Amino acid sequence: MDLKQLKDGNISVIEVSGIDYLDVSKTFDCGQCFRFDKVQNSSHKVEYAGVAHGRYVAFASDSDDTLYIYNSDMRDFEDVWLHFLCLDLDYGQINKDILEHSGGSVMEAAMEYGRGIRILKQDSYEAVISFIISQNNNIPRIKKIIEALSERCGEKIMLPDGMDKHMTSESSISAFPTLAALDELGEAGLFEMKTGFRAKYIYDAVCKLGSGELDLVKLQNAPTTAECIDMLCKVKGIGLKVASCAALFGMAKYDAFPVDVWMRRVADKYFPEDTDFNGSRFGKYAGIAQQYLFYYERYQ
DNA sequence: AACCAGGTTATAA
DNA sequence: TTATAACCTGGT
Repeated sequence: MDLKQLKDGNISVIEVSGIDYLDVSKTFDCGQCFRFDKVQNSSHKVEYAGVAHGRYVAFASDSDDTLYIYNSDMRDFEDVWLHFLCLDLDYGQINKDILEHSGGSVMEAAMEYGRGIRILKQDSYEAVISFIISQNNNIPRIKKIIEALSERCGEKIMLPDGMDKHMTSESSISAFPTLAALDELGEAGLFEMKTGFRAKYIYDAVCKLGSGELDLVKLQNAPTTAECIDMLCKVKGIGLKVASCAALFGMAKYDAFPVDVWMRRVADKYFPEDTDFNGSRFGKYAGIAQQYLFYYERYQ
């Protein structure tokens, strides 16, 4: 991995070369995150822009193994984006491990099709709230709700001059609301934001996080993913699927194995004999395996 | 006009 | 213990 700091007009850009297994389009379009949109860039690069960890950022990749991070300096890269994209993870090794557990199955084709997908490490708190919102809902509406919530009570993010060309249609950019902000908004306020029957679920999560009954540090440090998921399921409105998503996408629990309607179809189609289908057959990176299968079934 | 969307809960058998 | 309806909302 080789780093360079560049300038694009007034915008600071980090160029990362020598990364294997990173496809920005697949990574940001595979449904794991809700605050990034495809942006029309003046150059030929495909670019995804959005907010994560309180920062507005845009990612682009060439057809080769080079990644561009707009509105980032070296320090931001080391502190945030390196970990967000999990660039310190060896996906070659991970893929090998997955194949060893599932060679000869549909996994081989799914891995080839989804090559370059990376599981992001999103903010754990944001992931908990976001995946509660995701239940029995579709992606455009999930994004809309989270966007509206952020507009309503998230902290405004200042953009450097010239960053507007990396923006989507939104006129202003806000961070995901803090726990205090959602607490203040309350269940009624959450309902006003079109969260529907999920309002009371979100508010229960907010209360339990505020009281310490649900503890993000404990979740992150749980000895096993099963224990992490059990703790998450104490919240009303968090079941196995939502808990697994929060664990996988927000806490780097790579053996968490969310089974939604699409994965249910994968199970019925390719693994009908596996009545549990809890991911154990795919090894310690079952969550990443899940994302390959999901992407293969959903977006092929 | 029903039905569905990256589920979960409450209620009933 | 396992099955089925109801749930907010917005789009087809």
